[in-house]
Amino acid sequence: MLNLQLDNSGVPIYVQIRDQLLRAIGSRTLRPGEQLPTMRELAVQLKVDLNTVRHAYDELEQTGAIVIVRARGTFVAETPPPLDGARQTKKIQALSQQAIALAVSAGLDPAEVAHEMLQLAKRHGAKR
Amino acid sequence: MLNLQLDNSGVPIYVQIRDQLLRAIGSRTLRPGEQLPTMRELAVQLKVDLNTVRHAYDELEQTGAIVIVRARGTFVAETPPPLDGARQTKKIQALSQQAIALAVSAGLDPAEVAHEMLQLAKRHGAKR
DNA sequence: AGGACTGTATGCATAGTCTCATACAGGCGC
DNA sequence: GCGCCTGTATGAGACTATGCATACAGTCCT
Repeated sequence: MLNLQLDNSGVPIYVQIRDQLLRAIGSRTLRPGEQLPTMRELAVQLKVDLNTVRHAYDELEQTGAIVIVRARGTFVAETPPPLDGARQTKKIQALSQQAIALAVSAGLDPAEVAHEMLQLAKRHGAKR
Repeated sequence: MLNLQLDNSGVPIYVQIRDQLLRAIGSRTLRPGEQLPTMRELAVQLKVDLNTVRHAYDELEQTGAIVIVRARGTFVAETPPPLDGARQTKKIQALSQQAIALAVSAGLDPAEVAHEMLQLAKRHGAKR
């Protein structure tokens, strides 16, 4: 079951949903033809309004990433637009720098934070 | 001269400014004590309202990343003094979890982000 | 003192986001 | 047909983001 995460970073909810689904599709966690969660399902799961989810799905359809079929559901498009790996590494670097800035401004050693993250990440991964 | 880039991805402008500055600080493109562009400067450069830049700067100050001095300018915060043991580990854990949440919500592998952080952290140490 | 620069603060208008509530409409299986 | 699932649609209300204009206030330099 697709596990999306929302935060209150100031980024609109529908943008977070849209971008996370895009990545799930790009990384083939969601495969072409596969059915996405129902708008209502996702709305309930994320404790968010149905229209907000719809907004995200609408934009995904406009870019051709998914296909929305009335009364049947939504599905990953057969030929989804590619998401390149270069962008992925860029994101990783960007997020790392952001985390380091947070650590430094909190008076912490970034390396220690990174180590702690690795520990937590292991447990995180072990659950699957 | 700091070169920020805005897009119309749906992410609020002030969030884009805030996060890009945070990354510039994290990557030491902006160094502790260094002056940031004037709010007006940045507003003109980005063709954006003064209040929008202010919004970004305000949030950066609240998190302690920068210091705003009335009538003088804004500066990257000096690294605050490290805290004592117990409190520090707690902070580290909290920040780690936050960073992991950010990574996951960005569709990234937390372990990869942690590794990247270690690399960057090494370079930081080398500069001192 | 005066000018030029800084951040701080308003008010107004417009557009976007989000929630809540309530419906309508099409497909599928019994 | 009927019920249940799907997406589609609308309107009200609250809140936020943004731009534009205009000011105020503190600091620094000459």
